[in-house]
Amino acid sequence: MKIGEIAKKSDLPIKTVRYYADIGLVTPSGRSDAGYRLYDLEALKQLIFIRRARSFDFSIDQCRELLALYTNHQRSAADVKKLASAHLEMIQKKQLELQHLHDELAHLVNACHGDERPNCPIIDFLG
Amino acid sequence: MKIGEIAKKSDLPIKTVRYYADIGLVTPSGRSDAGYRLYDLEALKQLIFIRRARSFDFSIDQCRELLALYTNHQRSAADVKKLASAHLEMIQKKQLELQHLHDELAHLVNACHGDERPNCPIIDFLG
DNA sequence: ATTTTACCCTCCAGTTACTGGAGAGGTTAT
DNA sequence: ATAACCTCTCCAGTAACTGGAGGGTAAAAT
Repeated sequence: MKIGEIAKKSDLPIKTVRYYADIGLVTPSGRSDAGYRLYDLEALKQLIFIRRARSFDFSIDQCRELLALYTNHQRSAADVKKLASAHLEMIQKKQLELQHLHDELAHLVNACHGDERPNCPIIDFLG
Repeated sequence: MKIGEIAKKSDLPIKTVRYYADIGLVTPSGRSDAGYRLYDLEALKQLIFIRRARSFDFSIDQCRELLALYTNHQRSAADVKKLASAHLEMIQKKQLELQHLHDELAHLVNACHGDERPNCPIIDFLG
């Protein structure tokens, strides 16, 4: 499989697949005579795995760890759960921050009359 | 005021103040004989304003706009409210995405027994 | 007066995870 | 043969800083 085909099948941009090869995340199994990257089905599985993990906001480094657990059949569910739980905590923390931010800003926006007068509680609060 | 003093007073790292000067966000009023950046009280107000706006997740470009509205006494509350509302919408959108992410991941983490067996629903789902 | 300490400068590189483009070469179809 | 399409490498840019090297300046302590 050349890069265009695996990109389509994994639903990732070609540039991204090339990038993953560059950083050693998913390495092509070889090169053609012309120097084209060649991929096998294992690589395809890994790329799809990574796309899914990324869609869960796992960082590339976390994906690397997850991928190692994914391909290592000796890994225990505990290892995976630990990684995912830590990630979940980070997401929850972000959620709280965002909630706080939202409430404060919503309060200010509500307080602003929003007409042509220059007087504005949002600016007043920030300044 | 030299950069160290205004950094302390605005509660921003020196590096950041220098960076804001570089990108023309808050320019020093002048330079000393030795080439030190010199700031006045107006700059201090602006830096504090920006720090607060940044803490609300406004981007640097949005800060630039807000700052223009802040220093322009002709601006109307409508202009400010418009900017803040758009930002609020983005925050809400992010919140929804994060909520979705959280729910899915939490579901997976709950489903994972997390013991020494290699069988793991998280990996199963991703792979 | 000198030394130490603290401060300031510029420039370069790195962070995250790609993305866009230039310029060149390979492959396929008509 | 030529056009259309694919692939390659390398460079630069994104956002908003942060860290460090190497070197000059100012203020305080001795």
